[in-house]
Amino acid sequence: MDLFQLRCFVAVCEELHFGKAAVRLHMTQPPLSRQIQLLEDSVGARLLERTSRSVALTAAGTVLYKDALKLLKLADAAVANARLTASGDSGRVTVGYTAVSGYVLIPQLLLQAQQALPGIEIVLEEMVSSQQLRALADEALDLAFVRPLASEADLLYHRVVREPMQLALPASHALAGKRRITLADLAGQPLIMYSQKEGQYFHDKIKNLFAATGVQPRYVHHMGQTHAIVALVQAGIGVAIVPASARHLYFEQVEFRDLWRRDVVAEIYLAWRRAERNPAQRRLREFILKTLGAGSAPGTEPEG
Amino acid sequence: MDLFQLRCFVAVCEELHFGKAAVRLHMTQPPLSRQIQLLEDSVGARLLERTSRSVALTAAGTVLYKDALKLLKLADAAVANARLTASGDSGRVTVGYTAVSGYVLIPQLLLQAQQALPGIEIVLEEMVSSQQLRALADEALDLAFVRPLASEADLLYHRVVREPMQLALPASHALAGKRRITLADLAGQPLIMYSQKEGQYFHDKIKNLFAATGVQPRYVHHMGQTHAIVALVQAGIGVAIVPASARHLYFEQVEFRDLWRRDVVAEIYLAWRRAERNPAQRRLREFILKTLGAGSAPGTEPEG
DNA sequence: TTTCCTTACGCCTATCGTAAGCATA
DNA sequence: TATGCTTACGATAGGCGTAAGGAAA
Repeated sequence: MDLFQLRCFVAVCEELHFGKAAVRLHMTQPPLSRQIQLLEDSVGARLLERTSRSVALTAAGTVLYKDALKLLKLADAAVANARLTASGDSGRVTVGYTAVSGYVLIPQLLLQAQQALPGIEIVLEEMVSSQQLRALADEALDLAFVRPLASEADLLYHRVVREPMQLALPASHALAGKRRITLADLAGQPLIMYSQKEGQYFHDKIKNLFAATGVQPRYVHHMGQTHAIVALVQAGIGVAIVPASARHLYFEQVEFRDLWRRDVVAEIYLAWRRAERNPAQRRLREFILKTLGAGSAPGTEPEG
Repeated sequence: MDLFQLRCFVAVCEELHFGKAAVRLHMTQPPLSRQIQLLEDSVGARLLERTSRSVALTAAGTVLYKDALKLLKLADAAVANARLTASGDSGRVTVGYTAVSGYVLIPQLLLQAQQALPGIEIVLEEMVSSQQLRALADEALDLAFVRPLASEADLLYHRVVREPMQLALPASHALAGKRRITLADLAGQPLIMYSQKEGQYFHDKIKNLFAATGVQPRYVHHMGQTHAIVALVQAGIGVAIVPASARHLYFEQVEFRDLWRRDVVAEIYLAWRRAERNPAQRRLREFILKTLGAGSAPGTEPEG
């Protein structure tokens, strides 16, 4: 059995006339008759009862006609689906993001993406940067919004966010009344710190910052994620240095203050495998980079 | 696109090796490669990413593979369905029956048929014989259990039931105490009669019976169906002559008595179109005739 | 050097179209 | 006699298999 034979059969079923069906199929009657005979042979049953004056469906023909319609429809849909997938107009992309980028960046961006690329299903997975990079390598993620960290895998990066880091302190804190706060003011202060493992990027950044300036705060906790740290700040446990977007957490009893240092910035990179095969990923990535503007040049390694 | 190309594609998808897939398809690698290329051309997208060391599905290929599986499965099912239908092992048969044959004959028979021919869906339609014959001609019925009546359509018949007709009389009736009742006893008695139109067969039979014997009962009602007539008998309105199977109606206040005449019989015939095209109808008909035994020889016209 | 997918090429099969056959209204 | 499905037949195109090519490990 053959899709062409089914197309022939459907045409004859609908015309109930070999001549007209042949015209519709852009062929002559004799080969059409032959195709029907071949189909009947392969099915092993007569499908059309024909006299020289009339063509009628047998019971088997009626049953096969219904199935043939489904089959041809499915065949067309299969080709269309494959084409859409190849063009990137359809498909699924799994996107990783860190909790803090989920406050503002991800929701706005992906809302726009869903509208612009309606055929693409975007699956979100929240995890810290190091997990994301591993997941990218394992193909568990197709795109990742990560802090710049070294990775074993062969990845490409593009910076999409660059924001200052700010001091988060309890509204009741002594420094809260001070007009301008500098790093030196933090000497001896209880500072809630990112953990080495889960919050590696911020941990290293803050540690280096204090090492460079010689100021020594008092590290009182080590947490992986920004929202947990700001929650401790609100509880009055200490101050913290966090990316400015942490303001979007809306902790009422927390004040955010500038550090007046242009080099203390937090960055988010979009990362993906160099050997990417999913056209939908390319489409979504191109959309994201276009939407976020030419924030910086692409590179194989983050500046980190 | 072609089912053969899809079969080739599925084989390669599952083996991820052109050589092994070719073996599975009983062909050599080069034409298999060519089939895949043809499929890719007709889809307009690369489906398999191949190097000389590995074969991998692209995103479009993954999507098409799933659809191809469905398609091939549906294609096989379509052929199987058509074959089952052609053989009569599958299909739908619409069967007409008269109310009175529904008391005993139809339930037993069709229960057995359902078990013996599980693939055949039997749709029952209750109507009087004349309606059934018209419905047969219009192809609204495939089989009919009818009283023998002339019909315009080109039908075949086979007698399946031959039962005596009996006198139904109220238990309180004067004749109920009589040991042996003859037709002569019915002279002047109120007799509930079948109507000319709906109960034509019994109407004519009973009318002819009294005309031949010269006995003249008093016709007090004309009803189409046996159960309505026996209900009037139970109410004491009169007596009636009905087929013996009317006993199965279980009216408590009605007695059934033999007429002692072997020529007063009611017959039911199985009827079907001579030019029948539905193999399931043939299967069911053959089962019915076999099950009911060689009750009588088949004929084109009822003995009437 | 081996593996294995692709390209090249000749043979053969299969399908098309034209033409003739044949049954029915 | 006309309509319309089927059979017959020759030309052609497409697909198979064999053999050679080429890229990667």
